Amino acid sequence: MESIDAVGPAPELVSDVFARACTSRAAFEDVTSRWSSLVLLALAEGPHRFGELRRRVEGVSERMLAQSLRGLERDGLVSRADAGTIPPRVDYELTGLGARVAEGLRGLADVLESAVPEIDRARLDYDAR
Amino acid sequence: MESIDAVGPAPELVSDVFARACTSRAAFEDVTSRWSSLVLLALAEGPHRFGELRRRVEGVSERMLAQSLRGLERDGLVSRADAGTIPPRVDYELTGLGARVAEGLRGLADVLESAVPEIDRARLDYDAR
DNA sequence: CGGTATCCACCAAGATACTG
DNA sequence: CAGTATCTTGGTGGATACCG
Repeated sequence: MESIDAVGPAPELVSDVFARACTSRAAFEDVTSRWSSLVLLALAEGPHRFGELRRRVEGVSERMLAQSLRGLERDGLVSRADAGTIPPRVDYELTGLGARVAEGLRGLADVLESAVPEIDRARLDYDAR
Repeated sequence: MESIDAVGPAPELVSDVFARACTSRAAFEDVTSRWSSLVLLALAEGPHRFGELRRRVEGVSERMLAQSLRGLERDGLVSRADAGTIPPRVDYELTGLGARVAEGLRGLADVLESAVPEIDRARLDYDAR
């Protein structure tokens, strides 16, 4: 008889963003959460210090930035380097995984940025109904 | 003298997701909002009826699904086709722009789904500190 | 079936103040 | 500079009930 689930490389199909209990769903929600996505986008341009990120991501509060950074660090997307000096200096940068995620986010942002006129028109049409 | 801003295609650089007031930032937040992203992902697999979407996107309530669909329709990412029959039948599908956005989202989901072991390990490490 | 209306709980998130 | 602590509030979103 033929062997069932015999050889072949790793399944890969065990993860599913649609599944509530899957880690990928949680990570997906982290990554797409309001401030984390913009933080990843900012870090895609290179390492940033806390204050630099705060200025780059318009509108984020210190609290939310710190919280977002903790979450991204926990998921292994961002690494934190504390110089241990006074005054303090902490640099944040993307990990390899973080860079791959940020790349996807960048693609998304590019599509949206170039579609602004189209979106504005669609909204006008919709709101006029 | 050389002409400044003479020829070349459209600037394209006027839009910026980092800018609070930019349409692209708003659209980016819509697209990455909790349920809308999963709805787009589901619709990337083909047109769905309301109930099908509700089952496909685990955990979404009727209220949130309806609300997400309105938002996506308003941004011109999803089109709604009401058959006008009784019992009602309404089909949702991606527009051209919606398809491009969903493609980006799919890439993101793929990265995350394949990185589940890596993320799980990172979380374990982080929580153990 | 495909929604809308209403009520309510929680927490995301802003403001402010303070510290190593 | 890089955060944490505390307080407060508005909005997100769940549950339920109802309608065409």
